[in-house]
Amino acid sequence: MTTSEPIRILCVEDHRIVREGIRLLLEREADLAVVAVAETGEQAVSEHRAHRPDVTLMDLQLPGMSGLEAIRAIRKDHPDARIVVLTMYQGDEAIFRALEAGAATYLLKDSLADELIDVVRSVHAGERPMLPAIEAKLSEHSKRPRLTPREVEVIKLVSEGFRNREIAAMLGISEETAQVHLRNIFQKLGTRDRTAAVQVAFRRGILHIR
Amino acid sequence: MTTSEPIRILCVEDHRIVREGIRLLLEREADLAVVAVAETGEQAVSEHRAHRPDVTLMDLQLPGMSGLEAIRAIRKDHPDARIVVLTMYQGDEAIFRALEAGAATYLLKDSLADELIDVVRSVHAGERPMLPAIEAKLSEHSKRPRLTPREVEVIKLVSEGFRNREIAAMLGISEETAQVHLRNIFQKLGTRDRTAAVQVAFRRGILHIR
DNA sequence: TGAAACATACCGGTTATCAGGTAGGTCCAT
DNA sequence: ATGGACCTACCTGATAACCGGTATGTTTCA
Repeated sequence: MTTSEPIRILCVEDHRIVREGIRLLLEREADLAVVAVAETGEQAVSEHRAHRPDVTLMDLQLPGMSGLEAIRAIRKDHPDARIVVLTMYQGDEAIFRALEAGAATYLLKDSLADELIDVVRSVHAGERPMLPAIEAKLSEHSKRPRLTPREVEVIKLVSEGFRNREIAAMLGISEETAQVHLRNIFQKLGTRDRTAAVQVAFRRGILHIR
Repeated sequence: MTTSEPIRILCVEDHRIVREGIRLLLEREADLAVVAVAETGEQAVSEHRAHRPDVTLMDLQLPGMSGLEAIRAIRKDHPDARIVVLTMYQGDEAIFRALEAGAATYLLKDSLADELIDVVRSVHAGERPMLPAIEAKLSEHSKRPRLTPREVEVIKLVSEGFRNREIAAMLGISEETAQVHLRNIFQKLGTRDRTAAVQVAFRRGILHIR
């Protein structure tokens, strides 16, 4: 490794201890430099604009604007932005959506530090390296029926404890239509009732905590 | 700080990147040394037995045996073990249970690195430092009605999508009794139905993900 | 331009859930 | 030993949820 310019990294992560730790991990490497950090989606977008990092490390679970939305916003500004998702979420839908939004690859926080470092370098080099575990979840995902946008809205409201009648009113549709959506959701998620459906939706990354 | 023996730390955290980062954070301090790590509750107990660390940093969300159970097991072996919980969970019930189980204090992962370091030092010195945010959640907790052990069992099964009849069969009680428990749960959690109750239970740390 | 996916709506029938009440037994601690 | 908590059980009635089916309009895309 010659002493050319280091890879400039933006680290987006809301938990300060974790963020500081990741920064230390990366900066042990001579060719990596964390040039900016952000702890919300909004900050991520503005820091990206301000610093134009070579690689962005992005957590998905952020207060306010989510990591997913931040990815979309950044890629809209800079379609060639190289973003690595680094998160705990292992749901197949979360992975799919992140990649669909333009992330170069997806890493779980229980990866090895060396895997993270390798991935940052190869994403910087223009590759889209995919760990086998993630690849497996993606192929799982492609075999499953996806919820439609409307169905996602419905299951979200269900997860907040609203009744069918209330959901219908909020979406401006009839109660029976809300029921139809819910029935289709059950069928797709393989559950018999709303409570189980909500749990599956969280596990698969269709819904997100908080 | 004289160059006496450093504070010996056991770091329990299942996400390897986070664990490695925390280790680097701590080891920047001359008086702190991570002498062992663990990524499951079982490992935590055996590493604690093997190394007898001065301070244990414990995540709550672990595969297999939970951090909470690990705290209990460790404190049973070594009633004077000094354990600092370091987690994302901010639910009042999670905090209460951890302290009840014998944790010296409770830290969120979005604390400052310096806060973590200070806390480790003062816990090692025998103190039980409590951050204001945690204190506040605890006083909130004391004002709320707690679920009984049986009610926790019931809401757990509800969260897994079981019907009242199934829950009753699993617990060896009548369906009507299961309904009574559920009614009391609704009342205590301030909800009208099971789906909302499950969400509140997760948010408050009465139930845990997965 | 025709199929497919999506969102909408209604119906009839069954089952589950929720609400309110009463009450007996155990165990623990004041 | 008496009150309190907890767990248990049953009853009635009202409401919400679930199941299966049919059907229409729109959009999208091959």
